[in-house]
Amino acid sequence: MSERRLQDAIDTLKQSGVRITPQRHAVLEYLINSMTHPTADEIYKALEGKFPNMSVATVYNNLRVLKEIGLVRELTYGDSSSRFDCNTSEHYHIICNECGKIVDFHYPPLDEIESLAEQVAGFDISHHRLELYGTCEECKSKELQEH
Amino acid sequence: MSERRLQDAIDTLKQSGVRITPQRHAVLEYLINSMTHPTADEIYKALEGKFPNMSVATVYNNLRVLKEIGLVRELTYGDSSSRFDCNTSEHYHIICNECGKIVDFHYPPLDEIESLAEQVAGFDISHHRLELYGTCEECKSKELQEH
DNA sequence: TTATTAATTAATAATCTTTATAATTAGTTT
DNA sequence: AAACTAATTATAAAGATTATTAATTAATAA
Repeated sequence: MSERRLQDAIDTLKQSGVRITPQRHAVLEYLINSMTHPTADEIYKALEGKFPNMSVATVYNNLRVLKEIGLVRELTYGDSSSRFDCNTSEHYHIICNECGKIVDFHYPPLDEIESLAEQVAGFDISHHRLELYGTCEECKSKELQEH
Repeated sequence: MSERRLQDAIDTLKQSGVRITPQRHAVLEYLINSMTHPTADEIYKALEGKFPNMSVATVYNNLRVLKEIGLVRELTYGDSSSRFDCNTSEHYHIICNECGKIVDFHYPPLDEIESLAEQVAGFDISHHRLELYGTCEECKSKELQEH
């Protein structure tokens, strides 16, 4: 099934006139198969085996290109480095305050809020982001054990 | 009116047993009077006149302390540096894609989403963040002029 | 298939934000 | 006033990201 998604993404790349290099293909493939919203460095480390002399800059370059086309989203939280997410279907994120885990959360898009904001602030709203923060089940039980 | 808010914030500091140093006072005052959600560097530059030998680290230190007490919130977007916001009343933000301007947006908190997320993902949700992105009125008219 | 061209890569340096460290200073308590 | 604690300063260090440049490569046309 992620085969299908990968193929679709590659078609989008072709349509946008972006070259499909082995490195770019690998970054995209890794992102599609990954459920963990990895950082640039995690992607780099994961692909080191296949591409021993790939540069970190290449990972950043490709993430930027993929972002520009709209295939990838960048997520920034309080911590130092950005995380990247394949932009397949609209969804939100729940993030654990303790361990940093990110879980996808599907919920109907908040269209009414967008249109209200347009009226109130005079903006043309293009999109929004929503994240929920809390403690995941694992971390909750860990805390229980400690006390 | 921001006099009142400043006084309240200082009372909170006192209750938390945190020293009110001139630098800390200045950072807090600047944040309360500022409507622009400044970066650490902007705060630093703004206070350079009053405190010619204040260190950037002091600004970061104080922002961290104020955050820990809950007086200040840190906002991270795609761009390089964090922005800081006085945590007075619950509100959301609308951000201009073109010029980066941040506007406060008041809307009833999304409590139902939080409780759904708790059920679905098994998290204890502590809070959430929501931001809307778009083009502000000024940037819209600028674009019109250019075409 | 070869040639062409523009995009991409690798390697490295540079930049920028943030954090850590150590010495000094200021404030508070005894 | 002396002792103690916390805060500040200055600086170094870390870490993430961007910029630069020369060499390479993918896509396209001849």
